[in-house]
Amino acid sequence: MTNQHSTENQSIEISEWLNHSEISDLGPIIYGVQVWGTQTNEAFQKQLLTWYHKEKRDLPWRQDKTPYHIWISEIMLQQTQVDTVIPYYNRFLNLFPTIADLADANEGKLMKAWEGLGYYSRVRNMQVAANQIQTDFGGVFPNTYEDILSLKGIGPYTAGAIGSIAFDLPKPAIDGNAMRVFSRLFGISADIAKAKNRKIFEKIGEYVISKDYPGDFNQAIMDLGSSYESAKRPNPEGSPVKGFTLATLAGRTDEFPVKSQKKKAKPHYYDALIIQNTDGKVLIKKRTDEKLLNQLWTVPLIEEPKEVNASEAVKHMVAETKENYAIDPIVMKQPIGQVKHVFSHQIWHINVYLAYLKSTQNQPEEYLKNNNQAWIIPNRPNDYAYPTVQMKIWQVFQAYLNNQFDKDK
DNA sequence: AATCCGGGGCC
DNA sequence: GGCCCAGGATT
Repeated sequence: MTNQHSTENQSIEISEWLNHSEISDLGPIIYGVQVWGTQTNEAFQKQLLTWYHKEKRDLPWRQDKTPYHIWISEIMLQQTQVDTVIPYYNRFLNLFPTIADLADANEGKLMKAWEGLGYYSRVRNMQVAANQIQTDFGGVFPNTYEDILSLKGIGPYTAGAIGSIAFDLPKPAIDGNAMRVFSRLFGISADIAKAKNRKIFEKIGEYVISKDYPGDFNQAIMDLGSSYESAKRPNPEGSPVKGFTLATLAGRTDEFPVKSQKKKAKPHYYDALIIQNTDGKVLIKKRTDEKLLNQLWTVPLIEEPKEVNASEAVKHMVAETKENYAIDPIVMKQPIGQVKHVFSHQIWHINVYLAYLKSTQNQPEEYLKNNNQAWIIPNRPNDYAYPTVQMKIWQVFQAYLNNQFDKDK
């Protein structure tokens, strides 16, 4: 097989190769290395980088190569789309301009900066890592792959991304994007949902990456994966490296990558209780020692083992508020609305109830502080970080208030 | 090796 | 309703 792939003859040969391709654990990486020999490899890099330098996306974290900036962007971009990240990235950098600022940041302020972005352990791990940098690396972001990998919250993908972009280390950055692209480039049929198969793509990445411009190479793969080689609507025929994309040359783009499906989310049932005191303030509580939405604030949420009727729910909520909130509210007999919230592994079905205190029952300041509780003025911005599911509960409450107002007119 | 951890966009 | 997204930590 030659280095050229653009004729129809070759497509047949490539198709044949796809059926017999195998991956070696230790390299030289790909069985069909004669297809992607050194010569072809350099031609591929040149074609990819030329396209990237002409067409690359203009993104805030591409304005400079400050390791701290690259780091923030890479953590935010984990499982999160570019358009979602951009406003968070700019705000975060203004709030915490340096690694030292992040290390010393107040935790509540940190969570507020991440509010709504999801996977909240990311930002807590970043603060741990910021302190690692202060104590273990003299306040300077480490510049070797192993040291970068040693930081909390940084795995093989992120270490490769930061190392290549900020320090020109020739390490691949293998995420779902890169696996899809490499799968199509080489016709790799290994299931990209299986953890063990990631190392196959790391080997390929180490082999094909430009040693002169590793950061640009990795980012070019990312841009390619978000455009011509996207998961949803790829346009492989227009790809700047179509001539190197074996799956496409064989007319089999849609067979790659292979990805097994994940199991579906389980339903959970909750009562949400909006309790107003005589000042019109509402009780919220910080989730502590929780795995899900830890350190975030919500109104009292009471989980039911299964779907229950309103009278059972009210009974349960009254017992709960006595036990864990030291108050005795009057709960309305019917919910004012419903919220459905989907996580990757759980689906929450929530009935939202309203309640009032008979008289001033506000707990002492000392009690509120010790139990991570607070009374807030509803629908007014504050410093408490809410998860999105709480924002949905606030919306139900606001809709109820608007409805009442209309009735009174 | 599988499961847990968020949220939004798209079909 | 399911899939996808610049994944890592935990078990």
